[in-house]
Amino acid sequence: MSSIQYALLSLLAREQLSGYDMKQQMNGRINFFYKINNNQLYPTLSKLESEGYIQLQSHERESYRPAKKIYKITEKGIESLKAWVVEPSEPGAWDEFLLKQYSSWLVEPEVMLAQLAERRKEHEARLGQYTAKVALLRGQEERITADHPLFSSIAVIEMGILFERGYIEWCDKMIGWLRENRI
Amino acid sequence: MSSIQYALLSLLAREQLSGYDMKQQMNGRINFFYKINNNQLYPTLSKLESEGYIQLQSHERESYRPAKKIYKITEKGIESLKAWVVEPSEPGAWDEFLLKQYSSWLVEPEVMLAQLAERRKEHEARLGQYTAKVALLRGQEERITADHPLFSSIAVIEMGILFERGYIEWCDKMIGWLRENRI
DNA sequence: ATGTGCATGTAACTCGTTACATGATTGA
DNA sequence: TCAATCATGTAACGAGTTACATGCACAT
Repeated sequence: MSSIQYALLSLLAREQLSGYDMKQQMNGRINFFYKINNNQLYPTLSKLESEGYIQLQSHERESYRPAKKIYKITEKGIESLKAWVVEPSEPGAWDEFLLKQYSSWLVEPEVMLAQLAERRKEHEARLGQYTAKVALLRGQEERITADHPLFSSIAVIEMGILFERGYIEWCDKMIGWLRENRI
Repeated sequence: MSSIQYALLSLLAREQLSGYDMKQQMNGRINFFYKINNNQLYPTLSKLESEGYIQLQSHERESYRPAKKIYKITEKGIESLKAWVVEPSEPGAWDEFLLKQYSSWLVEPEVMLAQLAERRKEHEARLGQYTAKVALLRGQEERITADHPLFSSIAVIEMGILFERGYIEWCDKMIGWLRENRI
């Protein structure tokens, strides 16, 4: 199963929406980070409905337009979303991780805390690897100018380092918020 | 054109390699961040060769194994890589951006500096939007507990904020390195 | 007249993934 | 003996993108 279905469920877990509404929310940045197109959207909605994860709530026909089909998440839908949120996504699957966080309010805080601790450890490890790698590369030449391949190699890893630091910082913040039960 | 071809060119711009070597470098994390599989690799190499971006350097047959085909980048290949590096990638195309940075050593520092200044501005703007969005969401409820959808909405955007800050910090570092012509 | 928004959906395509195939060598 | 490594490559599938189709309302 790909993430798109869960992206849709994560929206419906918050409010009832039509396919069109979901697309608006997703493609209008800031609100959401996952993009979707019609060809994934409508077949996926049909599939989710036929499998009982969502159900048609109303069918508002406004004279001229195609009837607006408002969907609602089912109990089964919520359960499958919760199960997906807690199963670990593999390293590098950034979008998927964010998407899971977006539905983390459905999951018990203790479970999320355990997850976060593990994630934090992983990223701490990666940070260590990157730092070591940079040290290694820097040691190869005494002066590395901008036209040298090593310049770019190091620059890219330095980005990775900043990225990992941000990730770890976020884990710490999140752990604090969960402990205090407020954000 | 997809990024894979450029990923291969970016490796060959540094050293001569066989398809197998490229795959090793790419899939062995830390060294590289882009993954590739055989079905993309070998046809892409053939295509790059037939179009004159790379050329076969040697064909070492080690008795029993299939002959190891070592490729070399051509002048045309380097030129197309350089052109690709300086054309702006769209926001959110994170992998592509990193990949371009990986070949930035081929490009004149002044051009890179101009690029970086623009990128920095974009991310500064995004940071502002996220900050505003968080303030807006926080204002909606006086106390937001961990089981409330807003908890997750805010947490996700807070991640975006840390991410953008990291990006801006990296731009500043990079600008400094380019100005001093050393890293 | 022309374009944009609402609201559904389909067709055709490209991109990427998983799995398979060959075949000798080396290490457990 | 069984799996892993080296080194090339293909087949079949699934995911994702771009473009199209309908059709009325409303603003420029």
